[in-house]
Amino acid sequence: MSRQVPPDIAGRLPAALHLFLDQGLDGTRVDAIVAATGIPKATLYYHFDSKEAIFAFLLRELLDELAEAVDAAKRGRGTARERLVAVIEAIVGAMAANPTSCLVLLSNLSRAGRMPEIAGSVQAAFHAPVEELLVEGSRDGSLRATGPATASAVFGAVVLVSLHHLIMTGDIPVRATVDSVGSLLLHGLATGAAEGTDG
Amino acid sequence: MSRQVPPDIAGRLPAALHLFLDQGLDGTRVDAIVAATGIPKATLYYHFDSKEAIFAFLLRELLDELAEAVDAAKRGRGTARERLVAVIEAIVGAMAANPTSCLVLLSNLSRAGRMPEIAGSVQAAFHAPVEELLVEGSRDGSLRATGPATASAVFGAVVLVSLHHLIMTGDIPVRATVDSVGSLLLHGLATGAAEGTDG
DNA sequence: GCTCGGTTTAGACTGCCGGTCTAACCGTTC
DNA sequence: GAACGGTTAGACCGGCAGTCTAAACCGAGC
Repeated sequence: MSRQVPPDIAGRLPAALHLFLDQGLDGTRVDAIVAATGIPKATLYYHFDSKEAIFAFLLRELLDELAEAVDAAKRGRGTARERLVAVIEAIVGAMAANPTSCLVLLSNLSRAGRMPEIAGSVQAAFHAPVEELLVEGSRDGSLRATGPATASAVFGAVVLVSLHHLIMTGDIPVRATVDSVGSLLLHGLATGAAEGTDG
Repeated sequence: MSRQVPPDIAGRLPAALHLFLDQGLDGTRVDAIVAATGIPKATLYYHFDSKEAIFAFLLRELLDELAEAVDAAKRGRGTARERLVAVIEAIVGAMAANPTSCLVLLSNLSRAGRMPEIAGSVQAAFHAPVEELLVEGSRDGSLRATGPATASAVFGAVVLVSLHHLIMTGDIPVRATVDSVGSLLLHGLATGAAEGTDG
């Protein structure tokens, strides 16, 4: 299919996001999407192959926007360390700006991960840039050298903190979140006190 | 229903885990569970209300085991900081010991989150202990004082790193993983170099 | 104002699959 | 041997994703 989705359809689709959020992709009936968006079923299936394609379309928009913001932050000036903080800010900022889509994405990551197109975008938008910055940082001396798995840790910390705020209060205090997760990731939790088991 | 599941049934059910892993809960057909476990459909529905209940049963076993390991680590001796590392080790160790169940849990977190029983267990097994240790740590001076969202960051970092290893190589090098994520969380990524924007 | 392409739509229909129901069957206990 | 809890096959039901048909609709070009 991959026909181009006309603007008025694309504009109405986001009304279905909260359905996906509440019921998940499989739990959301197509009739409910019809009711929520006002787009008749036959029209929906004229433009999309499946319910899943509708879902993917909505996430694509988010991921494209996000990838761009992250990429811009990554290509900015400053040390790798400074740009890493900028990337974190871009991620948190994007989540704050699109809370519903982000919640849908994250709370359906499993399902999304099984859609190659989406999985690839997530990888490209989140992991790859962070991983590259970590490598750069160990070259320019602004960050400790670490293995590739560390990018996952950074990703996990940033995303879960944002998710925590979204779930608890419904919105993300961007400044405070970036400061606290940034300082956690850069300086850690330890005080000057007794050294323990740490490699 | 909540009848008690007889041992031979319980023993055969894990054979369905890889189905849930590959196809997700909704994507797994009951007939496939029947084929994988050798338990006839009627018997399955004699013991369980639904496919979802089977799924929940499998995760329960994992979560109970995990909650116990984490709790033991948390109640050990030493500073809060040392016990935090022990808790991280318990989590990583449990994931390494039950890779399939863990993958199923994490890659269906969305779905699991909509099952109150499971969501509660995850909260109790992971978040609560970490959160408490962070508070203790700021009291005994072994950890910096941080907000409640920090527990989510720790959780995210630990779980995503483990997940990374599981997906990449199929198993988790426990020692190395605990060391690297432990040192990330305790000491951070920063080198002594140029101080940037960090609260 | 007619035709022609793409778009929109209603509504009936198909097929898959989760879950139910029935009724038989089996082993144990009293 | 009657009663009971568990086990099983197989027919069945209902809900829902996705298809099909065929009729409008609508703008562009002549």
